[in-house]
Amino acid sequence: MVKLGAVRNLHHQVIQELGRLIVSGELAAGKSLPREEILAERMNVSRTALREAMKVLSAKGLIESRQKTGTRVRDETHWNQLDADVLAWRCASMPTDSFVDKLVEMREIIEPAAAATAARRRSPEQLTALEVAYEAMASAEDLDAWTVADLAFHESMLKATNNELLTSLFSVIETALGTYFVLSARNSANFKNALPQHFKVYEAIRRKQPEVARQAMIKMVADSRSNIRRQQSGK
Amino acid sequence: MVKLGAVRNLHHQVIQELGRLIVSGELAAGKSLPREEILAERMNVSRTALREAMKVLSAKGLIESRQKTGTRVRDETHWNQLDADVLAWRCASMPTDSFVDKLVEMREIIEPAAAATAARRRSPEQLTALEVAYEAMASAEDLDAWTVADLAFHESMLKATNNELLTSLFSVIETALGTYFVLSARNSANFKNALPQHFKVYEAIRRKQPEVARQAMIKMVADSRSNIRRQQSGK
DNA sequence: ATCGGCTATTTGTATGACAAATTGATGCCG
DNA sequence: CGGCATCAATTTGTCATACAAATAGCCGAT
Repeated sequence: MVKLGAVRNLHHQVIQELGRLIVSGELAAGKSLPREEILAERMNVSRTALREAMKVLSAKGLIESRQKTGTRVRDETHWNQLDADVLAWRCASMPTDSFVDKLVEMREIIEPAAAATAARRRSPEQLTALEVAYEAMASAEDLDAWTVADLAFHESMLKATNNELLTSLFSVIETALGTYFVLSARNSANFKNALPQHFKVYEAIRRKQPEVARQAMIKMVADSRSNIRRQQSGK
Repeated sequence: MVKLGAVRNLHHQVIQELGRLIVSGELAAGKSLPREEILAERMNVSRTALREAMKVLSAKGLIESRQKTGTRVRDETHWNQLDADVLAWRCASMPTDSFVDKLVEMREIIEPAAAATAARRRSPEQLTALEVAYEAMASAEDLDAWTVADLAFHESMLKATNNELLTSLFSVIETALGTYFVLSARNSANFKNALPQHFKVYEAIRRKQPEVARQAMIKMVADSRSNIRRQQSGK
């Protein structure tokens, strides 16, 4: 089966394929994988390429290899849940409601705090980046352009905190927004509904008003949560 | 925590060695690594083992390989800053004050929210785990025992949120506490100073009082921040 | 029944060969 | 002289094979 988008190289393909299988639960936790020679043959790659992929999956906490025993799928508690790939794999199949809730919960914790911190510490350049993203949202003419600009806005905000640990959480925010774009009922008429809220956040960060920024962001996430809820119950 | 000194296997060693070199800055960003054949020889491993290690470092965002061009160290903004290994490597050399500040900032954002969420959603079993950890802290007779129990307390709290994304942030909390243990001036007389604060958090989670738990945790982290500050300025 | 060593199995490592990509040079042509 | 296509050299990507190291489980001795 050919993946969408460019196929970088073989071991990357293997990573994606095995990763998806494991995270989706098709390869249950605790279960042993076939031994490398067999698995390699079954996937039509050399043992070398397979192993390079397995080392990466191992680093993500998905599997565990030991001599003589073989390779087993590890329990979910050991997965690097914040890894961008793992998040993507969890969303590959239609994400469960409970996972969406957890993503929103992460936004509720991270983004208001990030907005406040950004308001305190943003540099002029970082403010400009935020402004550019906002303008792109304002002038977006279709849903795709909006989506790209929206992601850029939230990433710029995280970067403006000047805390790279916080910035690395963008993978979570990105995934959360991604599922939101899929789930929320939006069309050409209303996809810009959230624009005023973004302006308030931007404005508070511009004026260096941490608490205003926090409150504005709390409201933005709360609204997006209620939108999702409406969608979930209606489904 | 990874066994200190224990050599699991070759590629693991290579991962650690190269990872440390890159994160510490000894291998500057943008710089090209020697080509695989040379680098493998220089590290006394086969190209196979080296490549398995490089795939992992690549997955952590530290390096990037392309045919003909070779392998280059990526910019810090691309690193998986939340990866346990990357965090450990950043602390391997004496962590800078600014990094310690960022770690504390992460605690300030994550832990109060986690305490509140845990108070809302903890199961009886999760509460028991928290209680066990607290009792271990209370009965700790030396600094080592306290350290282990303290980590267990914070991990149990994160698990009690029933949000695995939040739980995965334990790698950050663990690193933050680790640097705190190193930095703060504690000895056999005062290492239990924080016990009452932990009790308040535990008690609030037991009674399912989210806001009380949040406030207690805010205070705990604030105190630990001021302890660190005192240490930093005195140094 | 317990202990200790043996063996079979599986991952770990090494080596050598070739494929694929792509940069930079080379040389042709306008 | 400049622009373009072509080609060669270099580096990572992939494959195949062989052997080393670890160890779970068996087997035999006590």
